[in-house]
Amino acid sequence: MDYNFKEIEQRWHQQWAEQSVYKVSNQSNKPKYYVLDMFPYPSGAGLHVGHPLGYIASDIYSRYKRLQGFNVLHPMGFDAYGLPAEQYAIQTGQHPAVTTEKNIRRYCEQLEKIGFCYDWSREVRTCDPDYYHWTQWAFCQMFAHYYDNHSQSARPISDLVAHFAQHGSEGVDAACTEELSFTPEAWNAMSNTQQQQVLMNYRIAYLADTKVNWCPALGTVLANDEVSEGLSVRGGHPVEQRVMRQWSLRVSAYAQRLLDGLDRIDWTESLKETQRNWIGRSEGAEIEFQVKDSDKHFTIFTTRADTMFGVSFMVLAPESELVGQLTTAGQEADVKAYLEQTKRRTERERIADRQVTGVFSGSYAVNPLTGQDVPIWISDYVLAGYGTGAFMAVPAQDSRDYAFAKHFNLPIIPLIEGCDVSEQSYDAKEGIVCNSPRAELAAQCALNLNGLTVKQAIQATKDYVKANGLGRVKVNYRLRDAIFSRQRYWGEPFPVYYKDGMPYTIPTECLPVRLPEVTQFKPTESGEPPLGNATQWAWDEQQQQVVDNSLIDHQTVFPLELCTMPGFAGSSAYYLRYMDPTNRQQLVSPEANQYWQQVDLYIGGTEHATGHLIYSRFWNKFLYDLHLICQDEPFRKLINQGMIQGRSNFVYRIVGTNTYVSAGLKDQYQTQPIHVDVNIVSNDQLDIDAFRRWMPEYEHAEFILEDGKYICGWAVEKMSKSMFNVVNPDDIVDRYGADTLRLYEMFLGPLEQSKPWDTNGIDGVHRFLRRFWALYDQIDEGQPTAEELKTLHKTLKKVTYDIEHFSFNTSIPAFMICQSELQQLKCHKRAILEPLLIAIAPYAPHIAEELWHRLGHETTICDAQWPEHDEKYLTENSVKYPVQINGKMRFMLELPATADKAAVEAAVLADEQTHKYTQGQQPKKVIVVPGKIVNIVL
RNA sequence: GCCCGGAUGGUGAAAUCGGUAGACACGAGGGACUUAAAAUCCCUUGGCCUCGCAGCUGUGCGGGUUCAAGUCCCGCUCCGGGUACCA
Repeated sequence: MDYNFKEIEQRWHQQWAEQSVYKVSNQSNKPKYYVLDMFPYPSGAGLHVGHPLGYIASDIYSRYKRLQGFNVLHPMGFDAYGLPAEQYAIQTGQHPAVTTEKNIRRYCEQLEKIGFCYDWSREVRTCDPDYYHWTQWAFCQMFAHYYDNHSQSARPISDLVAHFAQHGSEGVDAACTEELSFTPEAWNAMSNTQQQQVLMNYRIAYLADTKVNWCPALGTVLANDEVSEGLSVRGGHPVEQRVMRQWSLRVSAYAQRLLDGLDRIDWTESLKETQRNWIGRSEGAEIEFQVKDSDKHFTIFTTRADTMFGVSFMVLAPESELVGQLTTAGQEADVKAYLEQTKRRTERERIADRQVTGVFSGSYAVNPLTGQDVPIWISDYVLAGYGTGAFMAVPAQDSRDYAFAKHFNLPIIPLIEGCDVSEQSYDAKEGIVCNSPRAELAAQCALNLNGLTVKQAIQATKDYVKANGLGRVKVNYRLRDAIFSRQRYWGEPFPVYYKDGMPYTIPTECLPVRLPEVTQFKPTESGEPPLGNATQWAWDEQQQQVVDNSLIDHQTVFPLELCTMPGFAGSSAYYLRYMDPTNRQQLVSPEANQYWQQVDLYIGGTEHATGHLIYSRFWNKFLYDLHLICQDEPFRKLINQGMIQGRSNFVYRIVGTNTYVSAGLKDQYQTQPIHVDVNIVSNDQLDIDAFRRWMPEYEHAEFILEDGKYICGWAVEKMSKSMFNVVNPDDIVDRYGADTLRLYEMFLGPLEQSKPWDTNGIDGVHRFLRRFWALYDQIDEGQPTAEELKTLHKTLKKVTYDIEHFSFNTSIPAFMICQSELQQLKCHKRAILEPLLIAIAPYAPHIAEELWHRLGHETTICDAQWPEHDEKYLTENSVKYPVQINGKMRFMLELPATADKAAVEAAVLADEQTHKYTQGQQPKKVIVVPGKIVNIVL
């Protein structure tokens, strides 16, 4: 019987669908398990062979868990909003919804072919109004809540309103944009609009003037994680800094909880580390500096409070409000010129050339510890957005301050015993403190740090500063609030309208606010976002519905927000929606959430480490604060699959000719490598006829062969169309079948490792499946022998271990060895082959299902029971002794575990290998460590 | 610069607790079957030396611990990823 994979796979896809084999219920007395893939953005290029890597891994795990008796939720959906569809729309006029729908259908077809066990009845799409209903709803909740630092939780903004009315700002400890101070009388005297302005300072979703990454080419703002080295991640366009009024999410309020939560989840250490760095907690002190001959003062943040005695200048960010206040008349012209100059330099230029630039403000600060004057400078190496936008510079102990001091010839005072600062600063936070204060100042300083370690000195200074009212201990985070507005069409519309210049959210019972139709997808002529082109985009407050723009009167009908939400909005809570995808009343019902709890296993790429995986955790914690969900972390365990890189092939054209020379001979000629489509190359051998047909220019190509073959060169590059190295999984499925593709992708190497796609080994995997198939040709009902049982249970043990540890790559050799051993034993026994079939089912579900039915089963193999291995077939009752002659390790000898010292010694001396090595010499001594080693001394 | 990974044959890799390194697969070479090819099956395949047996050597480099190190410790080199004027 031939292994006709095409027929088998087609038949089972159909059967599985007809019988809803993969449909999952929220009611079950089985324990639950939730396996999730990062849902894809459906791009026009379709899936390439790299996409399914993680999907196959999660599919294997899902099927395994189901066989183990779990009720497994394994859904799939689409992150359907995004830039490419919109840009395509601008170019062609094709509505992004149409393009997206088409791409999704293509993705589904491709996924279907690979045989995943997704419950498609739970599919979500972020662009579906029934889905973004809940994205908008969550936004409304964020608008209606603030973050209370004291209780470390989100609370209704109405609580804050009540507090203001009674106590003013006194006693409020809330995450905010700026610290406000007012009395209850002042609050009560404010107009509604004024009060709204105050509340905006506290809302978790808030509107504020923010310095944003503006990308002129894309016509939109981008989040920090969407920008890399001054260029947009999508498209690589330059990005500049601009101040704009934007929606933001107060992610920074959750910084500490996002950090603490990492200790309670099972993620890789490197991914947690990436998030820790991104959150960037730093403990330090805020210290007040008085401005000399003035009543002005300002605050700086430092992690090196111990270096107060080495401060030789202060630096302000050019954007700081203090610049205007502290610039003296004499320096005004210079400062103005400098500000102009820095404004012109883009972030990219600042990073690229990293020149030392700055200007003196004319003012001096007074060092609170020494009373000495310290000049105040302005420089763009200070970040306005971090700390207070001002700091004290200690050139001896900080390399950036050092470079600045050298450039402007400012004093450098070494503060660590024995450090040499003649060439460079000493940045390490270790050593014994000196010059703190210097001997000549010691009399007038109340604090003396000399002789302390850096750690002790930091603590001593903090204590002193606190006790004397000079400052406070402070923790700063690098994590910024997420900018949430995008000047795009193809995204979730905000459920927001504007009244007296202030935003109000649309009542949640009126959601979703549907994305309006527009005549064109570009920004308007006046530069408004694309939604400015919509004619039906106004809110009637009384009728509670979207109406025509012409009705806007600012009395009862108001304009709606023109921005849309960013890509991460829809992907931040999708895992919750899968639990209860058709619920129209709630994001997720408490019952469904109570049952599924959280994602048990999440598989996806590392590229989301500082984007989606931060936003999702934030979003989840917010919903948790509102008691809407029962887990405060969304993803219990996370595995990062590696990237599949392309393996490009080259032909070598002899320069100036149409002749191509095989890779082994190319050094004899002057050649030029040319990318060739990897799909016409097999095992690095070029299909010459296909090459001639590939492009007209190669029709008359000539070849210089080696051994009658044309061998191509190769290189590992990114998988992309332009390198002609994209491999489509459909082609692999057509040629070898889905089971081969699944097995081969796992066999390629460890899941978490990046590796090039290389079809060179795929035949071996396919051959294995054919031999495996042949095992089931005749079924023998006889009793298995001990040897056969050992082969089976050894394999079951290995495979179970591998799946639990996500080393799917090493399971496949285990199956291969098992198959080969059974073949040698000529074993076709049902008692062996049936459990083996269940064990391979997660990997190769089609072939397993087919053979399962041929074995006479009526129900799907998915509902079989995972065959646990039984140690009793494996127990060796023996111990392996390393045998050494004169201390040199020679061989391993297997002996009964029960053998005592004398028995071991006798057995070793009787062994023929021992004779080989001792060559008949009588041992002087035999040392036996029971259960460990044997050493024969001659 | 800082943080995190990694380095094993011609190739992808395995070695789960420190115990015969290179499982398994690809590729290569040889053979069987065949008019021939494909398919299938069998043998060889880290290096050196050797007719062979055997021996020596070998997991990026240099040291160390141990009866025993790919695995543990110290010091480097190179490669990959993340991040960066974060005070």
